[in-house]
This record gives sequence, C-alpha cells and structure tokens, in this order.
Amino acid sequence: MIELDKFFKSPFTVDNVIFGFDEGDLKVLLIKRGEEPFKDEWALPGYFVNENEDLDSAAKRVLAELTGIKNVYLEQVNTFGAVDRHPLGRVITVAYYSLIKISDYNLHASSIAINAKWHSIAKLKYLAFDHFKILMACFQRLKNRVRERPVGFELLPPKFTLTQLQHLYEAILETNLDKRNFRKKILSMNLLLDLNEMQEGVAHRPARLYQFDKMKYEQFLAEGYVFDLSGSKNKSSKKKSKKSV
Amino acid sequence: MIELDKFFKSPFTVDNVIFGFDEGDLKVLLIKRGEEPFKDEWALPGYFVNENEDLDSAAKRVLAELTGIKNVYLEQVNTFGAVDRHPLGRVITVAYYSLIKISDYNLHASSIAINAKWHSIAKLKYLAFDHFKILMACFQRLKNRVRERPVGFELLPPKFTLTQLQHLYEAILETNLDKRNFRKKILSMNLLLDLNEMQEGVAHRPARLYQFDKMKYEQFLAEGYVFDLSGSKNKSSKKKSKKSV
DNA sequence: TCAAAAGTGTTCTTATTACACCCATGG
DNA sequence: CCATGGGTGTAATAAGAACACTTTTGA
Repeated sequence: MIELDKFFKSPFTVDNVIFGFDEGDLKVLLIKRGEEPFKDEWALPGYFVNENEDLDSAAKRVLAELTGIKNVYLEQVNTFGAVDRHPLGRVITVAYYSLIKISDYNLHASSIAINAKWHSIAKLKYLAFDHFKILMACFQRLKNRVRERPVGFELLPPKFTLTQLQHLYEAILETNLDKRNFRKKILSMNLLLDLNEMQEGVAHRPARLYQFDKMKYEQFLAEGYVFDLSGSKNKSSKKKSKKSV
Repeated sequence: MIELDKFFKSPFTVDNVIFGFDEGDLKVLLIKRGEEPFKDEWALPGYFVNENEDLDSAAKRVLAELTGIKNVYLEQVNTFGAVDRHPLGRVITVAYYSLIKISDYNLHASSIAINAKWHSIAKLKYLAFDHFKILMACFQRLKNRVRERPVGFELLPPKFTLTQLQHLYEAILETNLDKRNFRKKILSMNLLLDLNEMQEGVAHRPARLYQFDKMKYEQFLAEGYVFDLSGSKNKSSKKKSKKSV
C-alpha cells in the first residue's frame, strides 16, 4: 500500500473569472490586492481550497463571499500549475468562470468587496500573477460555450429585449451580427417566451420583452436537441479567408 | 505578506488517457494496478507530480515512462478534486489525454508496461478510483476537438487511406458517415497530400495512400482558416429529432 | 469467379447570407 | 419634428444529405 505522505504536497487555490454584462459590454469582476505579492494590482478573485472542500464548492464559496450570490452558472476551465507561477512558492490553481446577472450583485454586500470592481474585458492588458492568461483561457471557453449552449441568458436580467441579447452575443463573440438574421434564428429555436410586455420610459419605440424558456430547453435537450448558434453573420464581421468546409 | 505554509496542502497527480486507434476501434491504454488500493483493477496511467515539475511535463513523463514515446499530442481536460476520490486521503488529479499512433508504441519497451494493455473504449464500464468518469470526460473532449481541429491524424500512421480516416472519425464520433460525402468534404479541405502510392497485399482493390499536410494546415491557420468537419452524415446515424437551427 | 473494399456524381433540401425601409416613442 | 432604436421579408448562394453502381485485387 502506498503512503501518500511521501509525495510532494502543494497548496492549491481556485480562481474565479466572474463575467457580467452591462452597458453592452462584457465585464469581469476583479479585486485590487491589499497585500504582497502584487500589492495594489488587479487580480482574479480566488482563494485557497480547504481540506474538506471540493473544488466546485471552493469556487462557489469565493463567489458567494464576494458577491453574496449563490446558484450560479459555474464551469471549470483549466488548471495552471507552472512551478514558478506564484512568487512565494508553488501553488496550483484551478480556474473557473461564472456567469452572473450584474443586477443581482450588490457591491456593498461584503467587506471583501470593497476593493472589487467590474472591468471591461476588452480594455484589460495585464493582471497579477498569471491571471491575465487565466482570464483569456476562460474568455475563450465562454466564446466556444455560447455557440453550443444557451448560457448567454445567465448574464441577462430575466426579462430582456432581442437587441440586448444580440449585443451580448456580439460582445462575447467579438463580432457583428445581422439584426434580421439574428432574430430569425433565435426566434426559430422556440426557446424564448414572448412576455407580451414592452420596455417603458425609453426615448424610442419600446421593444418587446422576452424570457428564456428553461423548461422548454430541458425538454428539447431530452429529445436530442442541439443548440447551435452559428449563422446570422454580418458582412462587416467577415474575417480574411474563411473556408468553413 | 501571506505565509503559504498555513494553508492546506495536498499531493496531486496527473492521469493520462492515452488514446490509440487500431482495427477500426478507438482504444485506451490502461494499467492493471499492482497494489492496493484497487489492486488488480484497471486504471489510467498516472503518477504524482514532483516538486519541480510542471503539470504538462508530468503528463508527458507518465506517457514516456510507459511507452517510450515523446513528442505527442497532449491536452489538459479537467481537474478532479472530490474530497473522497482517493481512499487513502485527499489527492487532486489533473486529467490529460494524449493521442498516439499505436504503431509507434512498443509494449515491451519498459518494465512498467508489463501490466499495460489497450482496451476498446466502447466495451469499458468500470475503472479504479474515479477513472471511468475521467475517461469519459476526456473522450467527450476528444469528440468535440476532432470536429474543429485536425487532431485525428495524430492517431493514424503517417500514410493512411481515406477509409481508415473515415473509420477513425466514426469511432470517435460514434456515428456512421456517408462514404461519398466524407470523401468530398475531407478532400475539399485540401489538407491531404495524395502520395500517389497504393496499398499492397490487400485482398481487394488497393486504396490510395494519403498524408496529412501539416505545413499547409499551418499556412491556412495563419490565414484565418476554420477547420470544421460537421457534414457527411449518413441516414443510419440520425438520432431522434435533431434540430440544428 | 467470388468476396471485399475502393472509388465516383447528381439531385434535393436546408441553412446561411445580404440587404433597406417604416414604426413608435420621448424630448 | 427629430433622434433613437424597434421591427420586418425576400432572394441568392452555399452547404448538407441521400443515394447505387462499377472497379480492382487476392484467394
């Protein structure tokens, strides 16, 4: 029988890339570090995993302590274990991302959150540790996920307009979509519930409000449905020589 | 400044799902355990990570010690850290899969390999620890990968026939493909080099041999090419109510 | 001459793309 | 009455799916 104690042991952490969507922009919740190393630099919220804690639970705990939010979309992405990734010694970190509705998040709910702030992803260039690399890995995963699963709705308020939904997809996919083609496609999936309600107080024609029909999606899933959002491209989003054969 | 020593530490391992393709069947290389726990059960090859070893290096080491093969396609999939996943105490494991050409692998090359054997994935139902779950996660990842990157070629000998290639895709995707549509599609990608050589010694019309043109693929990649193998389905592969919108 | 796998085109159907104007509201 | 974003349909093109027979070889 092997003896576990004879092997190298390391502390390990979870880091959580918390995505939110606001003002047409994809954002990530970062914390300004209060101590060395990387004091006063922006970093991903994360913490050491406890002895009796599963990885997913640890990631949820990090999120709940920071935002007070539970019951959230959470996905493990990758584990970063470069020997020198932490200046004080070896620390392995398991990266997660989660999707929250910014409206649910109350910045002043917790004391930890005092140094937390939403940042537009597009503008970020650097983070403490290897966190920028981690962020990019999670962003890439989200990009892929959003095409094949209806996870985008996790980022929107329960009632939303089709234009909001389109802007969300455009922000995540970093592309432009054609309005008519997008609407045609998304409505043809029959996953949106038309609430027969309208926007109020906007200085233009008010838009219809929709809700994601989770029940229907789960029913479709059971029938072998494949969510697939690929089309509805816009001329201006074309890259060089796409040859999707 | 934080003190790393005050946090919980755990040993951690890498497990490597080594895929191979032989006789039209997708296989995985397993080891029969020589000691408790799970003595005499089949398990994934894996081992503890050393203090000065990156995760990828550890996964490569596991593969090299077992098969003697280096320079291999390797991808990290997920990290499994359930508190009770190892009966002797907490051990976190980072799962990788690798793709090798079975012809490159010499079973008798190393002493560890004495208890190693290729198993058809389709027939497996159980493995030691949580390794069956890990295997399934890696298989699922491979399924997704193979549609969007030309990784399948890593599993074939350098020269192969179109039928071998089709059978490989069928084994990974667990579906049937239409011969004519498959050929049309794969050839239209211009990623295969026709070697103008023929199979020899087969009891039927000999097939042309092809080679994957890696140079061309990398050139296409740089131009924004998107590898996408979706079509060429066969009637008999149709599932219930596919609604790919 | 038989068995076994190689090789090959066309038609139908479905999905994707491109594109421009009128509508409803608040200020 | 103006600015702002909401809402709508059609035609052209491209991709996917269905389908059957002839060829070449070794045994």
